[in-house]
Amino acid sequence: MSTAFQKRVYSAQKKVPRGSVTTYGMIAQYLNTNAVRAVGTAVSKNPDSLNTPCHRVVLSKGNDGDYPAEFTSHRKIKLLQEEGTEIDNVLIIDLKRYLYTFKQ
DNA sequence: AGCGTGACGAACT
DNA sequence: TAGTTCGCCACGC
Repeated sequence: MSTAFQKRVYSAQKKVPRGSVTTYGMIAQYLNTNAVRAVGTAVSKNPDSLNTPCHRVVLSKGNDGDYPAEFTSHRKIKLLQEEGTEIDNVLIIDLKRYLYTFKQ
């Protein structure tokens, strides 16, 4: 089982609607913390890849981040494209256009 | 209990 | 413009 912090991160991810993406920074902001690293750590340890749409979490620059090659990073990109997110190979065309901001 | 690591981010050189 | 450094916090050893 995961820790309370992890659950918060997963909860944030689940709020991201299909066709939109969020960044580690946004999640950190939602959790009211400056530790985006802790968020990244939490996401990386997600127990449910299906329940936690980690493919909708990208870097602040809009690229896919250090997604393990085992999962074939381009697959993540393709998945996002199917959800309606316009991506240029590894770069999101207009991050602001698809970025989801959490309600505070 | 303390130290190092990490799917990041922003600032600096 | 690109590469490097520091800071942030949670987690494993």
